[in-house]
Amino acid sequence: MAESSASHPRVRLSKERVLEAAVELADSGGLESLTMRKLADALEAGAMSLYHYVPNRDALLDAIVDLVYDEIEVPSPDVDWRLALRQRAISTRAALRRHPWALDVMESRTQPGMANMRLHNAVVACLRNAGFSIPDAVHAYSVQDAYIYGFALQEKNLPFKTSEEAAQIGEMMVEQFQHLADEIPYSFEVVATYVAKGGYDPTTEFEFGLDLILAALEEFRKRASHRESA
Amino acid sequence: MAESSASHPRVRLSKERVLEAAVELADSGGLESLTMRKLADALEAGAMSLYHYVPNRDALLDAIVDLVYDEIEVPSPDVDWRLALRQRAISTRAALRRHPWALDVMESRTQPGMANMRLHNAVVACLRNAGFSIPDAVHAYSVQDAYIYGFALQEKNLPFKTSEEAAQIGEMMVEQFQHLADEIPYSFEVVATYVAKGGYDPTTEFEFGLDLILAALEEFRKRASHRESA
DNA sequence: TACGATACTCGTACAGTGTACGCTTTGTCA
DNA sequence: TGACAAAGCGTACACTGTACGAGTATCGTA
Repeated sequence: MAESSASHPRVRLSKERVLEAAVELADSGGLESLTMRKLADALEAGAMSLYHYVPNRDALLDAIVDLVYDEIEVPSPDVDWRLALRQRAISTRAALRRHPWALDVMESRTQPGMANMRLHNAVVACLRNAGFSIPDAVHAYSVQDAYIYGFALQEKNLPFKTSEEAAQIGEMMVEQFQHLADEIPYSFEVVATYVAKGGYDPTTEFEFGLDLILAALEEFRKRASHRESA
Repeated sequence: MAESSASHPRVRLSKERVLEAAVELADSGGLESLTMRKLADALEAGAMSLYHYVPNRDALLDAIVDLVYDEIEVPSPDVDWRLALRQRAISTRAALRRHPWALDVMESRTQPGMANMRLHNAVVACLRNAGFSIPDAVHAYSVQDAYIYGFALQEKNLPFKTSEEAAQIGEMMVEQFQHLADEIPYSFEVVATYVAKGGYDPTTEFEFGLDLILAALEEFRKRASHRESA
């Protein structure tokens, strides 16, 4: 009975446990709820104990961001490059939906982690093996990443996660912004006749853009290899 | 003589002055250097005086983000939609390069400002007038914005701004990551043979992806209008 | 000119943050 | 058992946003 009280930490601390708890805390309450003291509380430890496993808060953030990168499926070199990269894009979006705070941290990161670098390497490998030249591989990589992270950024700020929720919020927005219907008629029309009717689905939206870009890159690749063989 | 001392604020405070100073502070030192006390110091005022012009720090951030939106060229309805939207994309990137902190704030914003909404409206107008249906206009809008903001996000984190700086940093990275050459050969190759040689230019990169997407959207639009007339 | 109201300015205080410093406890091996 | 390192953490400090309320300047009206 008294044994089960929290007078002493039941389990030894460890870097893994610290990072894991940090991710959980950030997942549930956002980045601003991930303070050293709250993290220590969650681990039933003193705040300063954390500094035996992590040099400072910034390094902690870098570390948990790399854990998120580690959740992303590395593209397989054995299938068509479009399929492989489509899958890693979807996997990236999924990871960022699970851990929306990760995007904020990426902006202020200092050193890329190992999982991050491994993923980057695998994507470039995929493109190079598909026949992209080095400059073209960089171009192709850049468009895709910009799109994926940009979409995640927008999605993170949406007040809804599904098309049903979107419809609900859309209806509320129509009422709230009624007085602006004349000033921003096109935006208003989109919300009133499309979003509020359940037309907006984040996943559909994401895959539309993704497939548009992948198809355009495939066209580009074909043209480039023709030029080369001429 | 004594008149010119700072014992009293020389100019009255005003919302405009507060916001302007806030933008300057964030531009020069990043978001974390934009504290209420430092902002007040810059204005030679007491910290609490600011709260007569802005309800709290969050609202201040919302307000200066809308100032950034206001710097973005609204797409002209009088030219080809691709040209108009290309220009607004370039203008958006330029604004975000001038004010890199704006991206961070957009993530935590609460209410969209007027400049933001006007821009949104103008872009949708552009697409609708070019013949995009409402769902297609939303798709087209979504891809472009995701790309633009995603690119800006990546660019903000790069430790360089031009291809010359990129080459310098690239050389340093080659040395620093020599020990990883076997583990991430493809990434390493890109840095060693491309970035370090001055091949990477952010503007070229941005416009490659932008034009790829705009061309793909134009193809999409054509196909959609064919289907419609059939 | 005088008065009352209103707008503006800000000093103080408080709760919360990251973390430097140094002490105490625990674990390990000779 | 003694010695030493690793792990844990209490206290303190500088810095944050901002609530509260007291001051001052300005202005409209009588």
